Amino acid sequence: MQGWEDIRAEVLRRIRARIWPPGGLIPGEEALAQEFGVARATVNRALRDLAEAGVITRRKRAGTRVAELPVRRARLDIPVIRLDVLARGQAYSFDLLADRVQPAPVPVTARLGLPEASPLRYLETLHMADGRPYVLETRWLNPAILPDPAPDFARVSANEWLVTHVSLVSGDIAFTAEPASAREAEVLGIPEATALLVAERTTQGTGGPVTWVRLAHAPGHRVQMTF
Amino acid sequence: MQGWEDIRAEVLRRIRARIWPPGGLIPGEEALAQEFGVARATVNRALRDLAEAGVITRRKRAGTRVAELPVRRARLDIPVIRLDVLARGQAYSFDLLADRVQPAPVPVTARLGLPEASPLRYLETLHMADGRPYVLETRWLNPAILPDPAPDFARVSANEWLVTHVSLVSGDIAFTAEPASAREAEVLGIPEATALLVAERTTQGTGGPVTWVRLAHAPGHRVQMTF
DNA sequence: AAGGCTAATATGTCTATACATAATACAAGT
DNA sequence: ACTTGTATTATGTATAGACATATTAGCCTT
Repeated sequence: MQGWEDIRAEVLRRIRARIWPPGGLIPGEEALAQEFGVARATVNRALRDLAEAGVITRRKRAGTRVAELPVRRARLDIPVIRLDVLARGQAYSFDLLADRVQPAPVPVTARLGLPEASPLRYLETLHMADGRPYVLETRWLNPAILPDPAPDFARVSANEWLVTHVSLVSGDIAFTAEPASAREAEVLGIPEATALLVAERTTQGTGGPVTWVRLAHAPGHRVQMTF
Repeated sequence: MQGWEDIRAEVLRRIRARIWPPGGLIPGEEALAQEFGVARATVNRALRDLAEAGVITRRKRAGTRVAELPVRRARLDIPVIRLDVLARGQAYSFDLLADRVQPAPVPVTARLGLPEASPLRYLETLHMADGRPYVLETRWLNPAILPDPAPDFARVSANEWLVTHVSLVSGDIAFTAEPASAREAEVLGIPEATALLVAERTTQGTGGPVTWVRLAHAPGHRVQMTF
Protein backbone atom coordinates (compact mmCIF):
# COMPACT_ATOMS: atom_id res chain seq x y z
CA MET A 1 0.00 0.00 0.00
CA GLN A 2 0.91 3.69 -0.13
CA GLY A 3 0.25 3.65 -3.84
CA TRP A 4 -0.62 6.83 -5.72
CA GLU A 5 -4.31 6.16 -5.24
CA ASP A 6 -3.84 6.20 -1.47
CA ILE A 7 -2.03 9.51 -1.73
CA ARG A 8 -4.83 10.87 -3.88
CA ALA A 9 -7.42 9.70 -1.36
CA GLU A 10 -5.62 11.34 1.53
CA VAL A 11 -5.16 14.61 -0.31
CA LEU A 12 -8.82 14.57 -1.30
CA ARG A 13 -9.78 13.89 2.31
CA ARG A 14 -7.84 16.89 3.53
CA ILE A 15 -9.46 19.08 0.93
CA ARG A 16 -12.95 17.89 1.85
CA ALA A 17 -12.13 18.32 5.53
CA ARG A 18 -11.14 21.92 4.84
CA ILE A 19 -7.65 21.27 6.19
CA TRP A 20 -6.61 22.77 2.88
CA PRO A 21 -9.36 25.30 2.13
CA PRO A 22 -10.66 26.23 -1.32
CA GLY A 23 -8.29 28.58 -3.08
CA GLY A 24 -5.51 27.73 -0.65
CA LEU A 25 -2.04 26.60 -1.52
CA ILE A 26 -1.15 23.04 -0.59
CA PRO A 27 2.36 21.80 0.24
CA GLY A 28 4.71 21.13 -2.67
CA GLU A 29 5.30 17.70 -4.11
CA GLU A 30 8.64 17.38 -2.36
CA ALA A 31 7.12 18.09 1.03
CA LEU A 32 4.23 15.70 0.51
CA ALA A 33 6.54 12.99 -0.77
CA GLN A 34 8.57 13.29 2.39
CA GLU A 35 5.52 13.33 4.63
CA PHE A 36 3.99 10.24 3.07
CA GLY A 37 7.31 8.50 2.67
CA VAL A 38 7.05 7.99 -1.07
CA ALA A 39 8.89 9.25 -4.12
CA ARG A 40 7.94 12.59 -5.61
CA ALA A 41 6.80 10.87 -8.79
CA THR A 42 4.12 9.07 -6.81
CA VAL A 43 2.82 12.31 -5.35
CA ASN A 44 2.97 13.83 -8.81
CA ARG A 45 0.82 11.03 -10.20
CA ALA A 46 -1.78 11.54 -7.50
CA LEU A 47 -1.90 15.31 -7.88
CA ARG A 48 -1.97 15.14 -11.66
CA ASP A 49 -5.01 12.91 -11.40
CA LEU A 50 -6.76 15.31 -9.05
CA ALA A 51 -5.95 18.17 -11.38
CA GLU A 52 -7.51 16.28 -14.28
CA ALA A 53 -10.58 15.73 -12.15
CA GLY A 54 -10.77 19.46 -11.52
CA VAL A 55 -10.23 19.27 -7.76
CA ILE A 56 -6.99 21.24 -7.78
CA THR A 57 -5.24 23.56 -10.19
CA ARG A 58 -1.51 23.39 -10.75
CA ARG A 59 0.94 25.86 -12.20
CA LYS A 60 4.66 25.69 -12.42
CA ARG A 61 6.46 27.80 -9.90
CA ALA A 62 3.13 29.01 -8.49
CA GLY A 63 2.37 25.68 -6.88
CA THR A 64 -0.82 23.70 -6.38
CA ARG A 65 -4.00 25.19 -5.01
CA VAL A 66 -7.39 23.79 -4.13
CA ALA A 67 -9.94 24.71 -6.78
CA GLU A 68 -12.28 27.47 -5.61
CA LEU A 69 -15.25 25.53 -6.85
CA PRO A 70 -14.83 21.82 -7.39
CA VAL A 71 -16.24 21.22 -10.84
CA ARG A 72 -17.73 17.82 -11.36
CA ARG A 73 -16.93 16.32 -14.73
CA ALA A 74 -19.01 13.79 -16.54
CA ARG A 75 -17.87 11.84 -19.55
CA LEU A 76 -20.01 11.24 -22.59
CA ASP A 77 -19.06 8.47 -24.95
CA ILE A 78 -20.29 9.72 -28.28
CA PRO A 79 -21.73 6.63 -29.85
CA VAL A 80 -21.74 5.52 -33.43
CA ILE A 81 -25.48 5.47 -33.99
CA ARG A 82 -25.52 2.00 -35.51
CA LEU A 83 -23.89 0.48 -32.42
CA ASP A 84 -26.10 2.52 -30.16
CA VAL A 85 -29.13 0.93 -31.76
CA LEU A 86 -27.64 -2.55 -31.73
CA ALA A 87 -26.79 -2.15 -28.05
CA ARG A 88 -30.50 -1.66 -27.40
CA GLY A 89 -31.14 -5.00 -29.04
CA GLN A 90 -32.80 -3.47 -32.06
CA ALA A 91 -32.14 -3.86 -35.76
CA TYR A 92 -30.34 -0.96 -37.41
CA SER A 93 -30.98 0.53 -40.81
CA PHE A 94 -30.76 3.94 -42.38
CA ASP A 95 -32.02 5.93 -45.34
CA LEU A 96 -29.99 8.55 -47.14
CA LEU A 97 -32.66 11.16 -47.76
CA ALA A 98 -30.46 13.78 -49.40
CA ASP A 99 -26.93 14.00 -50.75
CA ARG A 100 -25.92 17.07 -52.68
CA VAL A 101 -23.31 19.80 -52.76
CA GLN A 102 -24.58 23.29 -52.11
CA PRO A 103 -23.55 26.56 -50.44
CA ALA A 104 -23.86 26.12 -46.71
CA PRO A 105 -25.89 28.56 -44.62
CA VAL A 106 -24.01 31.17 -42.68
CA PRO A 107 -24.42 29.67 -39.17
CA VAL A 108 -22.79 26.48 -40.43
CA THR A 109 -19.83 28.06 -42.20
CA ALA A 110 -19.32 30.39 -39.27
CA ARG A 111 -19.08 27.57 -36.78
CA LEU A 112 -16.72 25.64 -39.00
CA GLY A 113 -14.58 28.66 -39.68
CA LEU A 114 -15.05 28.54 -43.44
CA PRO A 115 -15.77 31.41 -45.82
CA GLU A 116 -19.43 32.32 -46.24
CA ALA A 117 -21.46 30.26 -48.67
CA SER A 118 -18.71 27.68 -49.15
CA PRO A 119 -20.07 24.77 -51.19
CA LEU A 120 -20.33 21.85 -48.77
CA ARG A 121 -21.71 18.35 -49.09
CA TYR A 122 -25.15 18.20 -47.54
CA LEU A 123 -26.33 14.84 -46.22
CA GLU A 124 -29.63 14.02 -44.63
CA THR A 125 -29.84 10.60 -43.05
CA LEU A 126 -32.68 8.95 -41.20
CA HIS A 127 -31.40 6.32 -38.78
CA MET A 128 -33.88 3.65 -37.80
CA ALA A 129 -34.23 1.12 -35.00
CA ASP A 130 -36.37 -1.89 -35.87
CA GLY A 131 -37.53 0.04 -38.89
CA ARG A 132 -38.84 2.96 -36.82
CA PRO A 133 -37.31 6.43 -36.95
CA TYR A 134 -34.60 6.86 -34.36
CA VAL A 135 -32.58 9.93 -35.28
CA LEU A 136 -32.70 12.40 -38.11
CA GLU A 137 -29.16 13.43 -38.99
CA THR A 138 -28.53 16.64 -40.88
CA ARG A 139 -24.92 17.02 -41.88
CA TRP A 140 -22.71 19.53 -43.67
CA LEU A 141 -19.41 18.00 -44.69
CA ASN A 142 -16.26 19.72 -45.86
CA PRO A 143 -15.49 18.01 -49.20
CA ALA A 144 -11.82 18.97 -48.90
CA ILE A 145 -11.22 16.26 -46.34
CA LEU A 146 -12.63 13.44 -48.48
CA PRO A 147 -10.33 11.13 -50.47
CA ASP A 148 -10.54 11.27 -54.25
CA PRO A 149 -12.83 8.35 -54.88
CA ALA A 150 -15.27 9.65 -52.27
CA PRO A 151 -16.84 6.98 -50.07
CA ASP A 152 -20.38 5.89 -50.87
CA PHE A 153 -22.44 7.26 -48.00
CA ALA A 154 -25.44 5.25 -49.14
CA ARG A 155 -23.60 2.11 -48.04
CA VAL A 156 -21.55 3.26 -45.05
CA SER A 157 -23.10 6.06 -43.03
CA ALA A 158 -21.10 9.27 -42.99
CA ASN A 159 -21.10 9.10 -39.23
CA GLU A 160 -19.26 5.83 -39.19
CA TRP A 161 -16.92 6.56 -42.07
CA LEU A 162 -15.70 9.73 -40.44
CA VAL A 163 -15.07 8.16 -37.06
CA THR A 164 -12.82 5.52 -38.54
CA HIS A 165 -11.11 7.48 -41.30
CA VAL A 166 -10.60 11.03 -40.14
CA SER A 167 -8.45 11.88 -37.19
CA LEU A 168 -10.48 14.44 -35.39
CA VAL A 169 -8.69 16.73 -33.06
CA SER A 170 -11.31 18.81 -31.39
CA GLY A 171 -14.94 19.69 -31.43
CA ASP A 172 -17.94 20.54 -29.39
CA ILE A 173 -21.45 19.29 -28.81
CA ALA A 174 -24.46 21.18 -27.59
CA PHE A 175 -27.76 19.71 -26.49
CA THR A 176 -31.00 21.62 -26.74
CA ALA A 177 -34.69 20.87 -26.65
CA GLU A 178 -36.61 22.09 -29.67
CA PRO A 179 -40.10 21.69 -31.02
CA ALA A 180 -40.22 19.44 -34.08
CA SER A 181 -40.37 21.38 -37.34
CA ALA A 182 -42.86 20.39 -40.02
CA ARG A 183 -40.15 18.48 -41.88
CA GLU A 184 -38.89 16.72 -38.75
CA ALA A 185 -42.41 15.77 -37.74
CA GLU A 186 -43.04 14.28 -41.15
CA VAL A 187 -39.79 12.33 -41.38
CA LEU A 188 -39.88 11.08 -37.78
CA GLY A 189 -43.58 10.33 -37.96
CA ILE A 190 -44.59 12.43 -34.98
CA PRO A 191 -46.90 15.43 -34.38
CA GLU A 192 -45.46 18.84 -35.14
CA ALA A 193 -43.95 20.75 -32.21
CA THR A 194 -43.24 17.58 -30.22
CA ALA A 195 -40.32 18.16 -27.83
CA LEU A 196 -37.16 16.83 -29.48
CA LEU A 197 -33.73 16.36 -27.98
CA VAL A 198 -31.34 17.92 -30.45
CA ALA A 199 -27.57 17.49 -30.48
CA GLU A 200 -25.43 19.85 -32.55
CA ARG A 201 -21.86 18.88 -33.16
CA THR A 202 -18.95 20.66 -34.80
CA THR A 203 -15.69 18.85 -35.44
CA GLN A 204 -12.28 20.04 -36.53
CA GLY A 205 -9.66 17.69 -37.93
CA THR A 206 -5.95 17.97 -38.56
CA GLY A 207 -6.67 19.00 -42.14
CA GLY A 208 -9.14 21.73 -41.26
CA PRO A 209 -12.84 21.84 -40.42
CA VAL A 210 -14.56 18.52 -40.95
CA THR A 211 -18.26 18.58 -40.37
CA TRP A 212 -21.28 20.09 -38.69
CA VAL A 213 -24.07 17.75 -37.65
CA ARG A 214 -27.47 18.15 -36.14
CA LEU A 215 -29.12 15.09 -34.64
CA ALA A 216 -32.84 15.31 -33.92
CA HIS A 217 -33.71 12.37 -31.69
CA ALA A 218 -37.06 10.63 -31.62
CA PRO A 219 -39.19 11.49 -28.58
CA GLY A 220 -38.23 9.74 -25.37
CA HIS A 221 -34.55 9.56 -26.23
CA ARG A 222 -32.14 9.80 -23.28
CA VAL A 223 -28.52 10.83 -23.49
CA GLN A 224 -26.86 9.09 -20.60
CA MET A 225 -23.55 9.99 -18.98
CA THR A 226 -21.72 8.79 -15.90
CA PHE A 227 -19.14 10.31 -13.62
CA MET B 1 11.87 16.15 -28.28
CA GLN B 2 10.83 12.55 -28.15
CA GLY B 3 8.56 13.30 -25.25
CA TRP B 4 5.60 11.13 -24.43
CA GLU B 5 3.33 13.30 -26.55
CA ASP B 6 5.47 12.59 -29.58
CA ILE B 7 5.22 8.90 -28.91
CA ARG B 8 1.47 9.22 -28.53
CA ALA B 9 1.23 11.11 -31.81
CA GLU B 10 3.24 8.49 -33.67
CA VAL B 11 1.22 5.61 -32.26
CA LEU B 12 -1.98 7.43 -33.14
CA ARG B 13 -0.69 8.01 -36.66
CA ARG B 14 -0.01 4.33 -37.15
CA ILE B 15 -3.46 3.44 -35.92
CA ARG B 16 -5.11 5.96 -38.24
CA ALA B 17 -2.93 4.76 -41.11
CA ARG B 18 -4.14 1.22 -40.48
CA ILE B 19 -0.57 0.03 -39.90
CA TRP B 20 -2.03 -1.36 -36.69
CA PRO B 21 -5.59 -2.25 -37.69
CA PRO B 22 -8.65 -2.04 -35.41
CA GLY B 23 -8.76 -4.98 -33.05
CA GLY B 24 -5.11 -5.76 -33.74
CA LEU B 25 -2.38 -6.22 -31.19
CA ILE B 26 0.33 -3.59 -31.12
CA PRO B 27 3.94 -4.19 -30.01
CA GLY B 28 4.61 -4.31 -26.27
CA GLU B 29 5.92 -1.36 -24.32
CA GLU B 30 9.41 -2.79 -24.19
CA ALA B 31 9.58 -3.17 -27.96
CA LEU B 32 8.23 0.32 -28.62
CA ALA B 33 10.59 1.84 -26.07
CA GLN B 34 13.49 0.25 -27.88
CA GLU B 35 12.23 1.33 -31.30
CA PHE B 36 11.72 4.94 -30.29
CA GLY B 37 14.83 5.02 -28.14
CA VAL B 38 13.04 6.06 -24.97
CA ALA B 39 12.40 4.51 -21.58
CA ARG B 40 9.49 2.15 -21.12
CA ALA B 41 7.87 4.57 -18.70
CA THR B 42 7.62 7.12 -21.48
CA VAL B 43 5.88 4.67 -23.78
CA ASN B 44 3.65 3.69 -20.87
CA ARG B 45 2.61 7.30 -20.35
CA ALA B 46 1.73 7.69 -24.02
CA LEU B 47 -0.24 4.46 -24.20
CA ARG B 48 -2.02 5.11 -20.93
CA ASP B 49 -3.19 8.41 -22.33
CA LEU B 50 -4.47 6.79 -25.51
CA ALA B 51 -6.26 4.18 -23.43
CA GLU B 52 -7.95 6.90 -21.42
CA ALA B 53 -9.03 8.51 -24.67
CA GLY B 54 -10.55 5.21 -25.77
CA VAL B 55 -8.28 4.68 -28.76
CA ILE B 56 -6.69 1.49 -27.43
CA THR B 57 -7.57 -1.06 -24.78
CA ARG B 58 -4.94 -2.52 -22.50
CA ARG B 59 -4.88 -5.62 -20.37
CA LYS B 60 -2.07 -7.12 -18.41
CA ARG B 61 -0.46 -10.07 -20.03
CA ALA B 62 -2.91 -9.81 -22.96
CA GLY B 63 -1.20 -6.72 -24.31
CA THR B 64 -2.49 -3.62 -26.02
CA ARG B 65 -4.93 -3.67 -28.90
CA VAL B 66 -6.43 -1.02 -31.12
CA ALA B 67 -10.05 -0.37 -30.13
CA GLU B 68 -12.49 -1.91 -32.61
CA LEU B 69 -14.46 1.29 -32.71
CA PRO B 70 -12.75 4.47 -31.64
CA VAL B 71 -15.19 6.03 -29.20
CA ARG B 72 -15.06 9.77 -29.04
CA ARG B 73 -15.37 11.11 -25.54
CA ALA B 74 -16.64 14.51 -24.61
CA ARG B 75 -16.32 16.04 -21.19
CA LEU B 76 -19.07 17.94 -19.50
CA ASP B 77 -18.23 20.26 -16.66
CA ILE B 78 -21.30 20.12 -14.48
CA PRO B 79 -21.77 23.71 -13.46
CA VAL B 80 -22.92 25.15 -10.20
CA ILE B 81 -25.97 26.98 -11.45
CA ARG B 82 -25.11 30.24 -9.72
CA LEU B 83 -21.74 30.44 -11.48
CA ASP B 84 -23.30 29.38 -14.74
CA VAL B 85 -25.60 32.37 -14.57
CA LEU B 86 -22.84 34.74 -13.48
CA ALA B 87 -20.67 33.52 -16.36
CA ARG B 88 -23.41 34.71 -18.71
CA GLY B 89 -23.09 38.13 -17.18
CA GLN B 90 -26.47 37.96 -15.50
CA ALA B 91 -27.52 38.45 -11.88
CA TYR B 92 -28.27 35.30 -9.96
CA SER B 93 -31.03 34.70 -7.48
CA PHE B 94 -33.17 31.80 -6.39
CA ASP B 95 -36.42 31.00 -4.66
CA LEU B 96 -36.93 28.00 -2.45
CA LEU B 97 -40.45 27.00 -3.46
CA ALA B 98 -40.75 23.89 -1.32
CA ASP B 99 -38.82 22.24 1.49
CA ARG B 100 -40.37 19.32 3.30
CA VAL B 101 -39.70 15.72 4.27
CA GLN B 102 -41.97 13.17 2.68
CA PRO B 103 -41.91 9.61 1.34
CA ALA B 104 -40.18 9.66 -2.04
CA PRO B 105 -41.87 8.19 -5.10
CA VAL B 106 -40.75 4.78 -6.25
CA PRO B 107 -38.72 5.86 -9.32
CA VAL B 108 -36.60 8.05 -7.07
CA THR B 109 -35.94 5.53 -4.32
CA ALA B 110 -35.27 2.87 -6.94
CA ARG B 111 -32.60 4.94 -8.66
CA LEU B 112 -30.98 5.83 -5.38
CA GLY B 113 -31.08 2.26 -4.14
CA LEU B 114 -33.13 3.08 -1.05
CA PRO B 115 -36.13 1.16 0.35
CA GLU B 116 -39.50 2.11 -1.11
CA ALA B 117 -41.22 5.16 0.32
CA SER B 118 -38.17 6.22 2.34
CA PRO B 119 -38.80 9.66 3.83
CA LEU B 120 -36.53 12.05 1.94
CA ARG B 121 -36.11 15.79 1.98
CA TYR B 122 -37.91 17.33 -0.97
CA LEU B 123 -36.63 20.65 -2.27
CA GLU B 124 -38.00 22.70 -5.11
CA THR B 125 -35.83 25.60 -6.19
CA LEU B 126 -36.36 28.11 -8.95
CA HIS B 127 -33.06 29.54 -10.15
CA MET B 128 -33.24 32.90 -11.85
CA ALA B 129 -31.02 34.95 -14.15
CA ASP B 130 -31.67 38.68 -14.03
CA GLY B 131 -34.88 37.88 -12.16
CA ARG B 132 -36.21 35.68 -14.95
CA PRO B 133 -36.72 31.91 -14.54
CA TYR B 134 -33.65 29.99 -15.57
CA VAL B 135 -33.95 26.48 -14.19
CA LEU B 136 -36.51 24.70 -12.07
CA GLU B 137 -34.72 22.30 -9.76
CA THR B 138 -36.62 19.42 -8.19
CA ARG B 139 -34.53 17.53 -5.67
CA TRP B 140 -34.87 14.54 -3.36
CA LEU B 141 -32.17 14.49 -0.75
CA ASN B 142 -31.13 11.68 1.57
CA PRO B 143 -31.31 13.25 5.07
CA ALA B 144 -28.86 10.67 6.39
CA ILE B 145 -25.94 12.47 4.76
CA LEU B 146 -26.71 15.85 6.30
CA PRO B 147 -24.84 17.10 9.40
CA ASP B 148 -26.84 17.56 12.58
CA PRO B 149 -27.48 21.27 12.40
CA ALA B 150 -28.74 20.88 8.84
CA PRO B 151 -27.67 23.68 6.49
CA ASP B 152 -30.21 26.36 5.65
CA PHE B 153 -31.06 25.75 2.02
CA ALA B 154 -32.91 29.04 1.83
CA ARG B 155 -29.57 30.81 2.12
CA VAL B 156 -27.14 28.48 0.33
CA SER B 157 -28.67 26.49 -2.50
CA ALA B 158 -28.61 22.73 -1.97
CA ASN B 159 -26.78 22.42 -5.26
CA GLU B 160 -23.87 24.44 -4.02
CA TRP B 161 -23.79 23.09 -0.50
CA LEU B 162 -23.55 19.54 -1.73
CA VAL B 163 -20.77 20.21 -4.20
CA THR B 164 -18.55 21.67 -1.54
CA HIS B 165 -19.44 19.50 1.44
CA VAL B 166 -20.17 15.99 0.27
CA SER B 167 -17.53 13.87 -1.40
CA LEU B 168 -19.43 12.34 -4.24
CA VAL B 169 -18.03 9.21 -5.71
CA SER B 170 -20.19 8.34 -8.64
CA GLY B 171 -23.33 9.29 -10.40
CA ASP B 172 -25.02 9.64 -13.72
CA ILE B 173 -26.80 12.29 -15.70
CA ALA B 174 -29.36 11.86 -18.41
CA PHE B 175 -30.65 14.53 -20.77
CA THR B 176 -34.08 14.37 -22.32
CA ALA B 177 -36.48 16.70 -24.04
CA GLU B 178 -39.90 16.89 -22.47
CA PRO B 179 -43.02 19.00 -22.87
CA ALA B 180 -43.50 21.41 -19.99
CA SER B 181 -46.05 20.19 -17.44
CA ALA B 182 -48.73 22.53 -16.15
CA ARG B 183 -46.69 23.20 -13.02
CA GLU B 184 -43.46 23.80 -14.94
CA ALA B 185 -45.22 26.11 -17.38
CA GLU B 186 -46.60 28.13 -14.51
CA VAL B 187 -43.36 28.39 -12.56
CA LEU B 188 -41.17 29.09 -15.58
CA GLY B 189 -43.70 31.46 -17.08
CA ILE B 190 -44.03 29.71 -20.42
CA PRO B 191 -46.84 28.04 -22.37
CA GLU B 192 -47.69 24.47 -21.45
CA ALA B 193 -46.03 21.74 -23.55
CA THR B 194 -43.10 23.96 -24.54
CA ALA B 195 -40.05 21.82 -25.33
CA LEU B 196 -37.83 21.74 -22.24
CA LEU B 197 -34.33 20.40 -21.88
CA VAL B 198 -34.39 18.25 -18.78
CA ALA B 199 -31.38 16.89 -16.91
CA GLU B 200 -31.82 14.10 -14.40
CA ARG B 201 -28.97 13.40 -12.05
CA THR B 202 -28.39 10.69 -9.48
CA THR B 203 -25.40 10.87 -7.18
CA GLN B 204 -23.92 8.36 -4.76
CA GLY B 205 -21.50 9.38 -2.02
CA THR B 206 -19.17 7.49 0.24
CA GLY B 207 -21.86 7.42 2.92
CA GLY B 208 -24.56 6.02 0.66
CA PRO B 209 -27.00 7.54 -1.84
CA VAL B 210 -27.00 11.32 -1.78
CA THR B 211 -29.53 12.90 -4.05
CA TRP B 212 -31.71 12.75 -7.12
CA VAL B 213 -32.25 15.96 -9.05
CA ARG B 214 -34.29 16.99 -12.01
CA LEU B 215 -33.41 20.25 -13.73
CA ALA B 216 -35.98 21.68 -16.13
CA HIS B 217 -34.25 24.38 -18.15
CA ALA B 218 -35.93 27.42 -19.58
CA PRO B 219 -36.49 27.29 -23.35
CA GLY B 220 -33.44 27.99 -25.48
CA HIS B 221 -30.98 26.57 -22.97
CA ARG B 222 -27.90 24.89 -24.43
CA VAL B 223 -25.75 22.34 -22.65
CA GLN B 224 -22.34 22.73 -24.17
CA MET B 225 -19.49 20.21 -24.14
CA THR B 226 -16.11 20.06 -25.82
CA PHE B 227 -13.75 17.28 -26.77
C1' DA C 1 -11.80 -34.37 -22.66
C1' DA C 2 -12.13 -31.60 -18.57
C1' DG C 3 -10.31 -29.35 -14.95
C1' DG C 4 -6.66 -27.37 -12.27
C1' DC C 5 -1.84 -25.96 -11.34
C1' DT C 6 2.23 -23.41 -12.93
C1' DA C 7 5.26 -20.64 -15.43
C1' DA C 8 5.65 -16.98 -18.61
C1' DT C 9 4.62 -12.37 -19.85
C1' DA C 10 2.63 -7.63 -20.59
C1' DT C 11 1.06 -4.01 -18.16
C1' DG C 12 0.94 -1.34 -13.61
C1' DT C 13 3.38 1.00 -10.39
C1' DC C 14 7.31 2.68 -7.39
C1' DT C 15 12.02 4.59 -6.55
C1' DA C 16 15.77 7.76 -7.11
C1' DT C 17 17.84 10.96 -9.86
C1' DA C 18 18.22 14.35 -13.37
C1' DC C 19 17.15 17.95 -16.42
C1' DA C 20 13.40 20.98 -18.68
C1' DT C 21 10.08 24.55 -18.41
C1' DA C 22 7.25 28.09 -16.81
C1' DA C 23 6.25 31.68 -13.67
C1' DT C 24 7.51 34.56 -10.24
C1' DA C 25 10.39 37.73 -7.34
C1' DC C 26 13.81 40.75 -7.21
C1' DA C 27 17.51 43.47 -8.63
C1' DA C 28 19.62 46.37 -12.14
C1' DG C 29 19.54 49.58 -15.64
C1' DT C 30 17.15 53.19 -18.25
C1' DA D 1 8.30 54.77 -12.27
C1' DC D 2 9.05 51.37 -15.89
C1' DT D 3 11.18 48.08 -18.23
C1' DT D 4 14.37 44.28 -18.62
C1' DG D 5 17.22 40.69 -17.22
C1' DT D 6 18.31 37.01 -13.99
C1' DA D 7 17.95 33.81 -10.22
C1' DT D 8 14.76 31.01 -7.91
C1' DT D 9 11.40 27.57 -7.44
C1' DA D 10 7.46 24.26 -8.21
C1' DT D 11 5.81 21.48 -11.47
C1' DG D 12 6.58 18.54 -15.83
C1' DT D 13 8.88 15.00 -17.75
C1' DA D 14 12.65 11.51 -18.67
C1' DT D 15 15.61 7.47 -17.24
C1' DA D 16 16.93 2.87 -15.51
C1' DG D 17 15.88 -0.54 -12.62
C1' DA D 18 12.84 -3.15 -9.69
C1' DC D 19 8.86 -5.48 -7.97
C1' DA D 20 3.62 -6.27 -8.24
C1' DT D 21 -0.34 -8.10 -10.47
C1' DA D 22 -3.37 -9.90 -13.72
C1' DT D 23 -3.97 -13.07 -17.29
C1' DT D 24 -2.98 -16.53 -20.37
C1' DA D 25 -0.84 -20.64 -22.45
C1' DG D 26 0.48 -24.92 -21.72
C1' DC D 27 1.36 -28.79 -19.08
C1' DC D 28 -0.29 -32.18 -15.93
C1' DT D 29 -3.55 -34.77 -13.66
C1' DT D 30 -7.86 -37.05 -13.33
